Amino acid sequence: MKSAETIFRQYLKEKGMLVSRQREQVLAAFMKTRNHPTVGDIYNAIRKKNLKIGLATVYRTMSVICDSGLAGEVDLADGLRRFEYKYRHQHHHHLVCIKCGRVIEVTSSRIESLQKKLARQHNFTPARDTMKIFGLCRKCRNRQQS
Amino acid sequence: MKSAETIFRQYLKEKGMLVSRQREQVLAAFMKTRNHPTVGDIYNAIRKKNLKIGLATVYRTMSVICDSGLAGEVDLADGLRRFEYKYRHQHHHHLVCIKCGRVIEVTSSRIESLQKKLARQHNFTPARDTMKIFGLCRKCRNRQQS
DNA sequence: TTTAGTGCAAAGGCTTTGCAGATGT
DNA sequence: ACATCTGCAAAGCCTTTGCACTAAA
Repeated sequence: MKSAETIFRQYLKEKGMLVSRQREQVLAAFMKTRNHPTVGDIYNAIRKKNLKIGLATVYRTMSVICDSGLAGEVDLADGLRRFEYKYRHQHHHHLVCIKCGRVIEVTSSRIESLQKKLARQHNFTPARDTMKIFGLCRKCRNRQQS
Repeated sequence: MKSAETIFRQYLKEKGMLVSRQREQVLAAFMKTRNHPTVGDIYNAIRKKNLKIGLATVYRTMSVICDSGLAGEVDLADGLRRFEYKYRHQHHHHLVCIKCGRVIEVTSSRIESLQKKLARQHNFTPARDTMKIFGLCRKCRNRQQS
């Protein structure tokens, strides 16, 4: 199976876009990041390695990576542009800890089918959906009790 | 049953806050607005009536109305602060048309209970949740076919 | 009167854009 | 070589804040 890097290069070629050092670094940094990085997270990760890059480039490149299908935007209700890995990654929902920010990914085919049913009942053609539960993760709940 | 206006006035009194012309106008405008207005929507609605108000006041007042429990913030994934009526209004989810912006509110107790179950399975204590399905409403789907 | 609220404009925070210089092919 | 990309700084947007003035109670 093709690596994300290969897919990305192919995508760039197809679109007549160049494979630049920066684009490869942004993809690499994004793939190494746990959870749901912001543009700033990725920018800082690259900078920490003393690699020179501009913030605008990271913004632009993340858009390209999203267009390529390797990443998708996630909204964690903090007003920041966040991303998640999408390649070979099944559709899922998020449990977001409002204390520590930890995000747990969950899947539920039963919820999926109920969503489809709801849409059908309202003559609505679904394209994408998002479900998030905000609350406290186990660690933060325990910490709060003590 | 108490009107929202009464609730709001009581809330202000309780908190030692004043009942100003602006606060009453913002509440009135918010309650008259269909769907999920932004601060700008409410500001414009008031301005159209030739009532003088500052944008900052609308921002501040909507925060107060949210604190009072009469309104809640909704995130429709467009980066704007949007609100919805919460008083005597049951928990629901949204079908958002990506063409015309129309929002259909739906409820599903089955989804609610699946959400609770998911949280329990992950040792997560839920506080609030949101589910949105983005797609095309009936009108926009038909319009697109023609 | 006295304390809280308002309006304006300035400041903030994140994101996008314009453009000259740098770079991939 | 030549078109695309990058970096910087400026501009854009929405939202929040500081402060002198105004208005509730």
